[in-house]
This record gives sequence, C-alpha cells and structure tokens, in this order.
Amino acid sequence: MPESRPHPAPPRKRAPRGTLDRVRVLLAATAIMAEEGTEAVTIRRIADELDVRPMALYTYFRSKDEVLAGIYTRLLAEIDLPVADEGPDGIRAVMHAYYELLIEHAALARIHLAADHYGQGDLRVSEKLHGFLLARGLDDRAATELVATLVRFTIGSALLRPLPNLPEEDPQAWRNSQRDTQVVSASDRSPSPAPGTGLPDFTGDEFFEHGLDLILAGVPPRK
Amino acid sequence: MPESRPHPAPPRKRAPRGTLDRVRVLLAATAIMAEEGTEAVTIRRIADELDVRPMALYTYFRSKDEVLAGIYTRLLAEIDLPVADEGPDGIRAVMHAYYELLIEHAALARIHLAADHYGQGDLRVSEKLHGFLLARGLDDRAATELVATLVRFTIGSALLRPLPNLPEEDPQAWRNSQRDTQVVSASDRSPSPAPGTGLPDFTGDEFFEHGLDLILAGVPPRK
DNA sequence: ACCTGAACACCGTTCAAGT
DNA sequence: ACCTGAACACCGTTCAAGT
Repeated sequence: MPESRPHPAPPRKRAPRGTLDRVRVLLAATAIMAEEGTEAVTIRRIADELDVRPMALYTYFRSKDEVLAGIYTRLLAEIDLPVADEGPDGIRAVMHAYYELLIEHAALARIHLAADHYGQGDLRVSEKLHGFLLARGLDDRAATELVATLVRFTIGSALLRPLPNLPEEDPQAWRNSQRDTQVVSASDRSPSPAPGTGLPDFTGDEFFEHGLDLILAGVPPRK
Repeated sequence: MPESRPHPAPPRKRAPRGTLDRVRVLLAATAIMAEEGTEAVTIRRIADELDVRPMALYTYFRSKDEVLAGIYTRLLAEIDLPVADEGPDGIRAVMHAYYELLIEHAALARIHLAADHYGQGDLRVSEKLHGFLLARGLDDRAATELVATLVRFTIGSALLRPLPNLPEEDPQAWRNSQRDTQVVSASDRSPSPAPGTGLPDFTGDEFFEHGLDLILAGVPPRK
C-alpha cells in the first residue's frame, strides 16, 4: 500500500463552488496592480492570487479587457466629487479630482482610454459638471459642449503629462527619427523644430492649470 | 548521390547583407498595418514580409515599440500643414489635419499615445501653431499655453470620438459595472446618471468643432 | 556588422470534461 | 452553474553562433 509518499507536491485541492464573484476578482486584480504594477495584472496572475485556475475567471468576465474596465470603473466610482458647487470653485475641484486619478493610475488609464470602454465612471464626472454649470446659468447645450471640452482636455493633459521627449534626452533616438522621415516627400517640410527653442519650462501640471483657466474664462462664477 | 529530393520545402536562402534598414522596415510595417490592421503588426510578421528572420530587425530597432513609434512619426511627418496662416483660418486647418490623422490611424495613435514617445511629429504641429499665434500678436507665453491646450484637447477628442458607451448598447455590461461599484463606500454616491437623460445627440466630431470654437474664442483673427 | 537558430518565458483564450 | 486540464496559437526578446 503506497501510503504517504514523501513530498509529491501538495495537489492543490479543487476550489469550492462559491469562491469567486466579479467583485472578488476585481479586488484581487486591484491589489496586484497596486503592488506589482499594471502589467503584472494577467488572467493567470489573478487566478493564482485567488487560488483558482485561469479559466474560472471566464465565468464572470468575458475577457481580460473587461476585468481592466472593471478596475478602472471602480477607481472612478471611488473618487470624492464635491456634492455641491462650493468652496472657491466646484468645477475646478471636479476637474482636479479627475485629473489626479488619471495621473495616479496612469498605466491603467492609458490602457483603458486606448480601448473604447470608458463610460460609467467618466459619465459620473460629466453629469456632475453639467449640473454645476446649469446652476451657474448656462443652458443645456452650452453646458454639454463645455463639459465635453473639459473632459477631452483633461484626458489629453493626463496622457501628455510626461512631456514630449526632447532631443537632449535621447539624441540617438532623435537622430533616428530625423532620418526615418527624411525622404518622405520633397515638398516644404519645416526642418524639424530647433532643439533649444520652443516651449518655456512648463511642467505638465502647469499646462493643465493654464488650460483650465483658458477654457473656463467665460464661465460665470457660482451664485 | 542523393540529388533532387522531391519537395523538401525550399530552404529559404540567407538574406544578403544589405537587405534591411530602418526605413525599409517601417515601410513594410506600414503596409501590413494598412492591409491587415494595427494588431497584425508584429516583429515576426514584419520579418516574414521582408523575407528575413525576426531577430534581424533588432539590428535596427531596439524594440517593437520603437518600430511603432517610427510608423507614427512618419505618418505625422507626411501630413500637409498649411505653410502660412491663410485661408479662412490657418489655426483651424492645422488642428483639423492633426485630428484627422489621429482618427484615421486611431489604433496606432492609441498605442502611441499610451506609450510615452510622441515628440518629433507632435512638436512639428505645435511649432506651426505657435508661429501662427505669434503672428497674430500673442506673446510667447500666451501662445505656448494656448498651443498646449489645443493639442491636449485634440488628443482627448480623438480618443473619445467613439462616444462613451450608453446603457442601450450593452445593458448586461452596464448592469455589471453598476453592481461592481455598488458597495465601494457608503457615502454619498450619485446614483449613476439617468440613462435617457444627459447628452443631446452630438457626434464626436461635433464636440471637436465646438471645443475649438470655445478654446479659440479669444484669439484675434489673422491680420 | 548583420543575419540566423533555437529557446525562454510568457500570453489570452477555446474546447471538452469533470462535479 | 461553476471550476478544471490540456492544448492552441501565438507573442517579444535573449543568447550564442554563424558569415
């Protein structure tokens, strides 16, 4: 009778029936992301964390993408938006909360914005802004347009926060792209921006602030 | 003498020494992208196209990422920017050229903006705008801020062009995220935007136009 | 210097099968 | 309904070796 074989690798016992649900999966995934970064979040890694086989997750999510969307939506649902348009400026408070979330979870935000399923969370921000603007006297159409502009500007700002690479940073790479685009066409091609010239030293965050000023310039203050 | 064996799969002959260079790789990659989509662009697929083994590409590019950056930079270098601020509005012409490129190559743009190596091409757009604004009488600082805002807004607009998914489109998915974010915290959580309400029927392109109007409102016309 | 062979260390996902 | 085993069809990239 072959009892008690030495150490034949403890055969992981089958997970009981109720171990999983959507939220548990999202919590595990979020934990992995926080500790090991966004690219460590894989179906297989999440399954490991939950002591389950990879395929088990597919009972609750159609794809890895849906998992990432879930994480993002939860993060957005968690941010504190001001209840009313109060303090120095409720609009700017909302914008800052949104911007800072995108910055803090930059890697996830990039993946998520690159895919096409923002929605839930972003709409919460939009509706909040819309309400504040109506209360300040804008009509529905004007409010809608302004909100759309603010959201688009904020997303662009978050993506560009690590400012465009200038030649000093990687001269080799810079020269490479110069050559790559050399003979594209013989027409008027402005000879690549002069290295030292151009942008004064603004940070990405400063650009965000100035852009807000600009876009909100015509908006009446709260009453 | 074992001559002329039937059909032992023609052993692909070794590629001669000069077959590759950066531009040839980029052209092949661009062709694949045009015909089979962005996700078909892999190191292995490009190598196939060039009748070369995958590793050969690494003599010219450090990574797949660098290849994609190269494609993007070439595309941006190819767009026709107005030479001078003429026609009804040179600024808007530049913005439209930029926006349309991002839309036309949406998949690539998303990947590229998600990574951190815009630079070359985007700077060409920025410098052009900057010049036009100086000619209209703005000082350097004001021009820089306005350009930064325009670029960020345009990038956000391109990413959001396929508008946020509304509940009608995939009710199941919508309900799922509702439940996912249910118990996040007990505090004041606005009860998810009312489905039918909200945005009038604007298209992504219309939002872009209105945003441009808004941001450019205070800019003096060209002289 | 430039190109190749083979392998490493992974992926997400399908399919069929267990419970 | 929910969880698993095994396999499919890929990836990008490293390392060592040829020419």
